Amino acid sequence: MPVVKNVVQSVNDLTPAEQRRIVEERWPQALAEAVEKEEKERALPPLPNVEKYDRVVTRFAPNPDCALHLGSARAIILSHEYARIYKGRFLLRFEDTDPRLKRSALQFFEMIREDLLWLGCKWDEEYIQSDRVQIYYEYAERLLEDGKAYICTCTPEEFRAKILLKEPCSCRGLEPSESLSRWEKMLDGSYGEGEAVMRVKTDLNHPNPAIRDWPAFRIIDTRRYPHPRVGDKYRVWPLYNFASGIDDHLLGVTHIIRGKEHLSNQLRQEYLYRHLGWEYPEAIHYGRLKIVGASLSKSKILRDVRSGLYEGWDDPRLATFAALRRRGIRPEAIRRLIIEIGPRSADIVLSWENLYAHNRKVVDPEAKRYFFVKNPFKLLVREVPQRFTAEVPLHPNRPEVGSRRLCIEPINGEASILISDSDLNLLKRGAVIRLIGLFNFKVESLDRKRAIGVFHSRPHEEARRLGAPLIHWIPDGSGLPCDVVMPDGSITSGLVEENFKGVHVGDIVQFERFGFVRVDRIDEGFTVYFAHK
RNA sequence: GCUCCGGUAGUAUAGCCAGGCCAAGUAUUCCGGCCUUUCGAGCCGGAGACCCGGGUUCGAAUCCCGGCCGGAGCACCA
Repeated sequence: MPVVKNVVQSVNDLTPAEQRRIVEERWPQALAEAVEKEEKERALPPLPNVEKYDRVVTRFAPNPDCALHLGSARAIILSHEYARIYKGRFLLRFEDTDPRLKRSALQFFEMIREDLLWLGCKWDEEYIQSDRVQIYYEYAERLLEDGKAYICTCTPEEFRAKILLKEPCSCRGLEPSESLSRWEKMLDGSYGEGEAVMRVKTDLNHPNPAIRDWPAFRIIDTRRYPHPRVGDKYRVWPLYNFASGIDDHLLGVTHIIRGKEHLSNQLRQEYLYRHLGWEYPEAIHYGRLKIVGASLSKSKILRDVRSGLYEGWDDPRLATFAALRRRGIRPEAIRRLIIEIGPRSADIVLSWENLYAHNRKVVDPEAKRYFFVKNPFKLLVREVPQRFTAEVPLHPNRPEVGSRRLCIEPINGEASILISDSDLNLLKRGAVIRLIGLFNFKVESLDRKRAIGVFHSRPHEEARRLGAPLIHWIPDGSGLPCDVVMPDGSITSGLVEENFKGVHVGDIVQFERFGFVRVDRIDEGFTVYFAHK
C-alpha cells in the first residue's frame, strides 16, 4: 500500500502542533471525541444485587500474621472501591483466631493499618476477632442447643474415615444436653488440646467431603501458645468459617470480596447461615494473582524475613506494600492496576511492567530530573575554548519548576568530565557526542583509564544535525556519592550531581537515562531505591 | 484421586449471561517514525490473541458435548 505509506509519511513529517492545527481546522469533532475518550477511566463491573440492601458493606479481613503484599491488594482495593462507589461502608476486621499455627503478632496489626492508609483505603469501622470470642461462644451454644452442631471427640483420622463413607461419627447423634456438657468440658479444661472439636452439621452426602460436618471450634493450649492480645484468656477458639461467617452477618457485610480459595468456604458457611436463619451475603471470588519473580506466599515471606534472607519487610526483592512503597511505587499506581484487573476469577500472572507503566504515569509529571553517573569514568576534552555553564531544566515539560546548573572550568583548554561507564560503548573514535546542556565533542581515544576527546561545537542544533548521541555527565571533582538499591537487592554506585542536595527523603526523582528512584537515606552520601525505567 | 473454578496478543483486560454491529476493542510491551538538549513524557504508524476437536445454527469468542491445559479446595489454617 504505497499510497497509505506516503500519506502516513507526509503526516509524520509535520510537527504535532501542525498536525493538531490541521485537524482542528478540518475535523474539529474528532478532537472533542479524543478528549472524551481520555477522561473515561476503566470502570469496575457493577456489584450483584445491590438493590437488595440498604447500603453496601464490604470488608477486608486479614490475619495479622504477616506483612501485607500485592496478593492482598485486590481484596483491599476492590472492597474499598466498591464501598466508595456505592457510598457504603468499608470494614477492617482482624482475624486473629489462631494463636498457634498462624499466630498473629502485634506489629502486624499496626503495619496493616499503615498499609491501608497508605493505599488510600480508610476503613469506617474496625473489629478484632480476639475481642469477640464471647460472641462466638453464644452462637456456638445456640447451635448446640438446637442440635445443629455437636462436640466431636473422634480423632481426625477416625472422623475422616467415617465422613468419607458418608457416615456419621458416633458423636453426631448425641443429645443436645450431652453436647452442651461436652462443650463445658472444652471450656473448663477437662479436654486437652486436640481432644474435642465442635462441628457444624451439614449434609453428609455432600459431593465434596470437605464440606461435611466441618469443624467450628478447637482447643488451643494458650498457656503454651498465648494469644498476643488476650494471652490465655480463652482456650477454645473458633475456626475461620465460624468466626468469619458469624461476623459477616453480625456486622452487616453485604458483599464479600475474597480469593477463590474461599469458594468452598462459602458452601460450608451457607449451612451455618441456614441453621441460624440468616441469608448469605453476595460473594465474589477473584482468581489467584501472581507476579513474575516474586513470592506472594505469606509463609515463605515470613520464613525468609525471619531467617535473615531478606533485610526486612521492605526488602526490595519482596512484593510487600512496605517494599513497594520504599521503591517509589505509588499507591495510586497500585489502585489503577487493581481496578484494571478487576474481580475476574481467572488466575493471572502479572508482569512488573503492568505496575511500572501505571507508576510511570503517576510519577513522571512530578519527578525532578538529575544526572547520576554510574561507575564514573574520566573523559578529558581538549581545546575547550572557555568556561561553560550548562543549564538544564529540572523537569523538561514544566519550565516553571526551574533549572539546575553545572559548570565546567577548563584548565589550559582541557576540561575533565565524568561520564557513566554504560556510555562507553558510544565512544567510538571519531564519533561526535553531546554532553547534555554543555557542548559536543569528538572522540579521539579510549583506553582502560580514560577517554579523550576534542571540543567540537557548542549548539545543540549541531548535535542534532549530526545525529550525535546525547549523554549525561558531571564535572570531574564534583558529584555526591550515591548508592542505588536495585530491585534484586544489588547496589549500583555512582555520583549524582551536586544539585541533588536539595532533595528530601521520600522524593521520587528521575536519574536521566537511568530510571526513576526514590530517595531513601541522606547522610554522607545518598541511598536511593530504584523503581523502574 | 475426589470436589469445584477457569482458559481472548508477551502481560493485563473488554466482549461471553441475552449468537450477527468482532475479518475481536483497550492498556502495556516490542518495532518504525515525529517531537524533545534523557534511552522519560507526548504524538503518529505497525506487529501481536478467541486452548483443541466435534455439534447446534444461515451465522459461534459467545450456546452444547468431549478433550487438553492451568488453578483452588480436600486442616482441630486464614
